[in-house]
Amino acid sequence: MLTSSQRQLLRVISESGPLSRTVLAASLGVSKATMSGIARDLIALGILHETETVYGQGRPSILLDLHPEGAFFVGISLLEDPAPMVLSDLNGKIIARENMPLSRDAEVIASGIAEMLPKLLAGRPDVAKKLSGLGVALSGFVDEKQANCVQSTLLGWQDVPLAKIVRQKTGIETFIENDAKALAVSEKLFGIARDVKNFSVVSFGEGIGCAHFIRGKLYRGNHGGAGEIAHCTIEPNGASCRCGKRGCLDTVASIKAIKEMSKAGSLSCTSLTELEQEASAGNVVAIRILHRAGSALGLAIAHLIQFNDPGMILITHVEGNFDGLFGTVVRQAIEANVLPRYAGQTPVRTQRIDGDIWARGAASIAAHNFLIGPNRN
Amino acid sequence: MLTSSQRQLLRVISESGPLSRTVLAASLGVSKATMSGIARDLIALGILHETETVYGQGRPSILLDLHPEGAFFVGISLLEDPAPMVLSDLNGKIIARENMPLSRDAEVIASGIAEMLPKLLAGRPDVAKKLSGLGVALSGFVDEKQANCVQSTLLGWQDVPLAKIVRQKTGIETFIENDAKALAVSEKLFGIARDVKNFSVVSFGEGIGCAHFIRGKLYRGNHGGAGEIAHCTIEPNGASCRCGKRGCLDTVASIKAIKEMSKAGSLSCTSLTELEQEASAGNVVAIRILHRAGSALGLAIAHLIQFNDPGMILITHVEGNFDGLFGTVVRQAIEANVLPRYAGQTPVRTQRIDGDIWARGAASIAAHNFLIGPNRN
DNA sequence: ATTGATTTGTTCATTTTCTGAACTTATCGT
DNA sequence: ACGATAAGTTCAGAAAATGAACAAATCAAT
Repeated sequence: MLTSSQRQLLRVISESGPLSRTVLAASLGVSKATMSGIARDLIALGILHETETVYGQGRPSILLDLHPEGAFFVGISLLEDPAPMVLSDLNGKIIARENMPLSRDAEVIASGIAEMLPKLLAGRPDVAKKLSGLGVALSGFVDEKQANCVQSTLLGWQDVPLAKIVRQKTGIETFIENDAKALAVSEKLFGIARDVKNFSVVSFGEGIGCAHFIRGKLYRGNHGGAGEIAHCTIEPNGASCRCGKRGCLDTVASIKAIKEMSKAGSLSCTSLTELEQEASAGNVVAIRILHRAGSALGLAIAHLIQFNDPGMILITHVEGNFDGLFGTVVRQAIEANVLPRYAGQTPVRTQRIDGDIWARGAASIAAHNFLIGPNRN
Repeated sequence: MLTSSQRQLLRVISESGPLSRTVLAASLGVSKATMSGIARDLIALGILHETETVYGQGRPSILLDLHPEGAFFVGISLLEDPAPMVLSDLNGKIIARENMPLSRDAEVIASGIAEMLPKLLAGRPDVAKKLSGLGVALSGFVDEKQANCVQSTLLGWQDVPLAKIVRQKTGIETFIENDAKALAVSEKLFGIARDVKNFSVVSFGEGIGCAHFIRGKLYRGNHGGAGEIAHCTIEPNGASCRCGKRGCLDTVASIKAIKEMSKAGSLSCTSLTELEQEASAGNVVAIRILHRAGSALGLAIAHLIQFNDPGMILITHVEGNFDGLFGTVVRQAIEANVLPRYAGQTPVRTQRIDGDIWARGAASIAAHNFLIGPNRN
């Protein structure tokens, strides 16, 4: 267990990259003497190490950074079958991967993970020793202790204490998290959002997910439901949604919805990329579908910006790129629906991701608990 | 200046009400010995005092609470002319009030405040000695130091360092804040939201304001614009708004908009109350206007709930009550547009407020800075 | 090359803060 | 009246942070 000043230090380095002891001391508001001690301890623990030496006037400063091999984490994504399972270092680099058959039974999943572990760690005895946590990403609601799945439609779960079950079978400290929230944490720890205090991730895929970071911390909401933009009403009196309402964003802008609309429009497209191709070839139906979906997603994101004024929006997508008609419409709809005074003030970035990224997100939940500590609301 | 443990203690008491030293020790995670010392210091400072004695098995416990007369604050609301100016104690009780003529010149405002101060404090030499801060609430954007008004349409300001100007003229530590955000802080410190960690205040009046508390702290957003729901697009391609967009919530659901719609509908109503009366008498136009406005506001609040999953929504209103057609429609629209799973899970409270409440909100900003410290993001 | 200026990082005695354990105080239940 | 129980205080000692002096490593100017 790390002390609170150690965690503070790790947090600053994780946000700002390598820093010298003197800068860190100023940044944490402690004396150089104290800083010296904290750094010594963390270096002894193998979590921190000295990297570059920076020359200037006076004695050169030695930058301290996370030691990539200071700790390792395992992450599993239960979003697809087979479930990707990765081994990640403290920099979020994936150093090994495996596939695990998915199940809807928590016990079976836990056993599967336990069986797969040796494979993942094969030939890396040093890594096994430093394995410091395991994370699981899933679609659904997770409690604030990141231990229990409160509800998951996809897995058919209700109050499943998955973390405990996995920990029993594997002996490794385990945390679970909602997929979009895990993705946000990994972008904060390892990705593009490292130095952004307030941002939201919107994951655009079969479904639409979203998660917020506020004041440098994941914000889960009062019932763990913060970020559920998929079911905000975007087309009043629109199509009915599986959630029971009508006109949810999910019924218009998810890839699932787009595919369904294509089918209903008698298009033969089976993917967004194909639909984009049809649209650029001038197919009016395809254009209309992409326009409708893009406007809806853009409007929802504009609301997000108006409501929360984040420092960045990160849109992740699984398919194609975000430069086609759909992406353009999304961007336009965002700009058109935020206060003109604010237009362009909130960077909107896009990032293509694959299945392993979800597993890395899961691993980052474990890494976060190791480095920064539990995410107390 | 208070220490961080002292502030922590004050925060807990402000959230949970009077508590015994033993409970506080557990709550702050310090030993009874440490707690004893912190309490002694704060009592000596006159900020804390012993109140009720609670009898149970063993030695009775003595509850500690904020000493109402431990510190006093002045608050001014620049939302109306004349500007209400109040003197508040540590419990948020208004113990004196005055009116001040409003101006658009910051220097004139500051001079006006300085002139009014003696009147407000007349015959209370003890209070004057314990005057610990001054707050100003205004419509517009305020920087995160709560010192400068970045922009205010109402006052015609751009980058006005109001806090500094007022401090120079009065000699009192001064903070400024956006109206809705000030209101949220006062509800957190003194009002109905004391023990709620995450909540949003929606102020329904001539305009519509909103502010979020997240993890027990005011969340200002990356540009101080968090909570700007007034300009979220609620009726795509709706009426054009003074902000430059179309169909903003402000163009449909603010009292200003409602009055304008009444006028356009040839109704003679000059207030929401009158419109409600017309509606209950069966006037179709009145009913339609209230329905449209209520649905819009309800939908926006539903979005808020979906996006941020707050523990409470507090709607404040200036006129009439919230039990008429308008309020009913708002509530229905909220319920109809949140995930059915969540419906009814987020308490929606309403509260009627008057002009002095805005001034008390302003005072609470000063109180917050005194008790809890600056609102670091 | 030498010297002085400059800045980083360490050391250590000292101060500050926090704690555990014993103790006092005040009540309840029998 | 007396033991049980729990709150709050006291105080010596532990733990954590600090200031000041110092050592180390460089640059810049001579």
